[in-house]
Amino acid sequence: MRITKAQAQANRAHIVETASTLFRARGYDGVGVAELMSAAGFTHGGFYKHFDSKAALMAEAASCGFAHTMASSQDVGIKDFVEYYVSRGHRDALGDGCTIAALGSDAARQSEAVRHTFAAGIEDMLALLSKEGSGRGSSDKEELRAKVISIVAQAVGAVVLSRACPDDSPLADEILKTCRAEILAALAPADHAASAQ
Amino acid sequence: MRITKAQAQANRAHIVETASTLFRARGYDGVGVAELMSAAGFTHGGFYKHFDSKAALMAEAASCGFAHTMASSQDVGIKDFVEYYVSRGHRDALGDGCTIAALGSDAARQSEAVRHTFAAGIEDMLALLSKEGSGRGSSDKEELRAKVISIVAQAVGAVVLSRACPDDSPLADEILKTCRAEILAALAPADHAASAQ
DNA sequence: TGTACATCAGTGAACGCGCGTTCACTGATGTAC
DNA sequence: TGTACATCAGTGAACGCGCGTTCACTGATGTAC
Repeated sequence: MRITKAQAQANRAHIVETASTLFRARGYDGVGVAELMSAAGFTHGGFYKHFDSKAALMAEAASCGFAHTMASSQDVGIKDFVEYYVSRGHRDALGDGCTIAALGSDAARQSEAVRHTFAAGIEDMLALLSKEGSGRGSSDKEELRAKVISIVAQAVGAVVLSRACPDDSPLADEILKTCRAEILAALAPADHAASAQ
Repeated sequence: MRITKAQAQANRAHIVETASTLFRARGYDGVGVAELMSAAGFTHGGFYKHFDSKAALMAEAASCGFAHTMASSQDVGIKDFVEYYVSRGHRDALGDGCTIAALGSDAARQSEAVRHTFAAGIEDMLALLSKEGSGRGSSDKEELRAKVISIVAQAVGAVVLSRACPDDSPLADEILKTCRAEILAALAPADHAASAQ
């Protein structure tokens, strides 16, 4: 039954990706090792040939989730990012959406290893969204970072709040619509300031 | 073994309160019925004399959690609320803190009943924080509601993000400090406008 | 290049354990007379 | 007010089940000669 080294590595990556999606959709406790391996196309026994424990996979899956978000947002401006992030489409795409919004409150109860991965993912996200404002003075950079942190917090909060409401609740849509508008409005003058300098 | 009707009712309420705290601290899947009843001072067998299922208790516990937050914030201004909510103290007090911040992403995977309770809790929170701006015109009221939604989203997002980081991570504190300052700064002009009219 | 053997990714049965839930039982409370 | 009985909150053993993890086994790959 032994397969190529390269195949084994690919299989491992596939398991991590499957886990990343399933964890986001159903939570860390909502997906068992057996179901997860089955979804990836394997039997559960081989799991421990790749990972020390389910907890170890959690950290890797989070890392994978962040990498995906980063990769697909690489050449997207902060305005486009907000318009996608704070939208009904993202709200409804639990398994394919942002890891922080999907597993944020769960992460708070996980090991330091998992939370370290989350902190790194948040930092990456802040760096990505700060790219547009690069080449400023040092005090401007502080201001920019503060603005970006504030925007990310509101965006994450909006999606978490909206998802906590029933799917057909008017409040679910109102929260998204309102926060999207508020963030974009706060962004507009910053844009002008950036292009004016 | 039968006890007074009043005692039974008090016991039931005590179970719900215990559940509310434990669920916030460790998540819905992180607390079993047996452990929960034991923490409340009973054996697990009696659970189903009070509740149809664990899922039914989740909704009641959420409702209880929101009621607590409402009660303790009844006569607090929005500024004081933000200063408490977006603070290290609240971040570290998982079991005693806000239900939305502690169980927001979990709620997204729960039944419509639980999410309905969350939506009602969010509406109550918005109403409470809008009290200061009452007695305005209808267009002002819409603006106020938008502002309050935006603030709540950012406050919830800040606590969720901060808790997802390791306890000793600098980012955990930076997020709280930055968002608290941003919200309070955005609040200041609104206060002036309110007192000017 | 060909042969012999060690490696190890993947299989599937089995482990102990805790889960949510059910049930026969207890005995003080609540009720009917 | 006193007696007889029904009620039912709480007990603790038991249920089937799925969990995370372990293990002996398979057989193609990787390696040494």
